[in-house]
Amino acid sequence: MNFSRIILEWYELNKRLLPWRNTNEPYLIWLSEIMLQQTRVAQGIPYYLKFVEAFPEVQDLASASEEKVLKLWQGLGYYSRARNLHATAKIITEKYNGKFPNTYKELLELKGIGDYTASAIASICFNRPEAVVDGNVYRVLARYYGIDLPINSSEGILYFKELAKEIMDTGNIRDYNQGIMEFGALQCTPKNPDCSRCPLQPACIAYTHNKIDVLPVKIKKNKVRNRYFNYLVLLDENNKTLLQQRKGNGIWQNLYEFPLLETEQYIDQGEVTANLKDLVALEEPSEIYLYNENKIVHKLSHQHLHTRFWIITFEANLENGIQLAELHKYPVPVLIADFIKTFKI
DNA sequence: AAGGCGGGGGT
DNA sequence: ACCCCAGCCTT
Repeated sequence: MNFSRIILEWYELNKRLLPWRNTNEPYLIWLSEIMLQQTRVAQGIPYYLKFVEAFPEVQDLASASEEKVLKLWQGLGYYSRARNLHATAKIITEKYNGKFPNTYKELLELKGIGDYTASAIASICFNRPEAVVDGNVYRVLARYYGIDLPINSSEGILYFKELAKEIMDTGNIRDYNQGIMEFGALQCTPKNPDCSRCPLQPACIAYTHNKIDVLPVKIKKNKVRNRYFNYLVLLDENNKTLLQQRKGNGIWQNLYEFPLLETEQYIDQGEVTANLKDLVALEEPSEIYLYNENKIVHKLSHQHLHTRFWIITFEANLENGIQLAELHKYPVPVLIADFIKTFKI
């Protein structure tokens, strides 16, 4: 039996029932695909359900505020996905009359849709013969065919895409594409795959050559940057505080946070006080203290954020201040959300 | 071609 | 700690 036939049979027996598995509607498939980029299915599901409820159709998403979209996305990470999602919803609504284009090429033009997502939507929704190559597919193909070309090199990306095209089953592209990904997620797992009960085992090069644990090959370049964040949690006489929206490049674009003093190392209370005037145009707090006695190190893929929250009270009234009870309405990074959850005056 | 971009879960 | 996750965009 050939590769694609085995995948299809395995998929029929082992596929999970997922919220987007009972539809081919482009809006719903698109939404799920964007959410699942670099994200585990289990993490994405609750977000998918929230979005479908809040925005049943693409027009609902298009007419929402970016702030509302980001708020619903809060905690899922890679927030450019949410911003691009919103922008593309507007394009679909206004330029495409609410209907997604049905070719790989046109889909690829949309913001946040790259090679993988364009192929996924074109095949799943429109039965187009396009090959999907995600992290699962790289792993399955690298092992089954014994390919040690780095999956994240330019050469590797082209090679695996071509290979995927050659072996795909165009007769049932919908199930085949979802099947090979599901196979990678559940059977051909990154660590400790159970090869003893794998239907591809007899012809798997990695298995027969004992190279399961070295394939796929990936060039790694994980350098962690240490940053030191001092968040100024201002409190005025009416228990109002200040939030700012992050702008420009970098992490958490368009999300909110407390006024931030970033430094090269940990700093003490005196240094925080000295910077108050420049940062928030305020001086002489009536009280200032470090909120978190224990170290907070918020870890992103490439950054460790050594964070201190300073509580700073004033006998004054903050213009543009926000009541503490209103903080939960703003889209914030998990680091800030965790603080708000535990913060008691 | 390389780097940046989150957060969570598994080992 | 390190790796990976239904990747994409910018430089």
